[in-house]
Amino acid sequence: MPELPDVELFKRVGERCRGRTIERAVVGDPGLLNGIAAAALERRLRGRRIEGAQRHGKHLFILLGEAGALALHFGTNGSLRLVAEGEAEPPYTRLELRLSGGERLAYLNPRRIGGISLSASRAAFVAAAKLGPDALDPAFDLPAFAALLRRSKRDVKSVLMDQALLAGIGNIYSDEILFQARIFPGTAAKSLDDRAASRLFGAMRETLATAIRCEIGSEQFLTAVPKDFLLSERRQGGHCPRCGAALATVKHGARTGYYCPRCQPH
DNA sequence: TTAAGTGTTGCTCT
DNA sequence: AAGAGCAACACTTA
Repeated sequence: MPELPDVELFKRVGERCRGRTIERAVVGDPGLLNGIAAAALERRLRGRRIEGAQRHGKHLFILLGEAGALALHFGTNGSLRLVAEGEAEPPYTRLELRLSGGERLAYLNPRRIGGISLSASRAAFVAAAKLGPDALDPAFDLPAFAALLRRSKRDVKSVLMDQALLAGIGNIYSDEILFQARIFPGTAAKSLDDRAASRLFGAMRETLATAIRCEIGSEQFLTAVPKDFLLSERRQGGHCPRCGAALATVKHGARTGYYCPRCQPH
């Protein structure tokens, strides 16, 4: 579930910690650490001042000055929470940063898919992980997007979800973007003409920005989902919010994509 | 009660 | 080499 808009909200949580010092770091699950041992990470984090937060695709970076950047990935259902002094530790806390002032920054990850690492910088991490440009990067423009589509032999949904081509979009938002652009998910990417590519690019930008603006990111706030979004109907038995037709599904390996067979024809 | 579904990355297989 | 498919995980729903 944490795709670009969700991680953008986690970034704001991280930003609220700007200026705070990590008095102590506690690794709750060493199995989520990549390339560093628990004791070493705790030692490297301790005493550091949080200087801000950055995002690239689905990855979040907590900036720690000379210590580099703490890189967090949320897998399928991870999250980041600021926990008040005296409040109980949330379930599934896998890393906890105890901050000056008494609050704690808690990285939660029930399913333990995702990871924690320490990198020199966001740029260094992005290069090492071979991530494509962030889907909302202003420098990633329509010509660059259209070139990706033309180059690919795959279907358009796979292209949208490929983090090496563009970073930030997963199963849920690829469905949403294709629905908004009225494009069938199984369409060959290279078969989209300039008009369709432009429509898709606009829908991508618009959908992600709207999701961030509405603070979609938790089921608790589903009321905030715009009425024309596929999201709240995105389930077995769901109906198109635009025309009322029964939604259809398309299998992508083990994952299910939803689309409206009437609004998104082959 | 058991089995399938959920979503992401990284691995294997072709 | 590019692309497809599955394992890993914990929990919910059929």
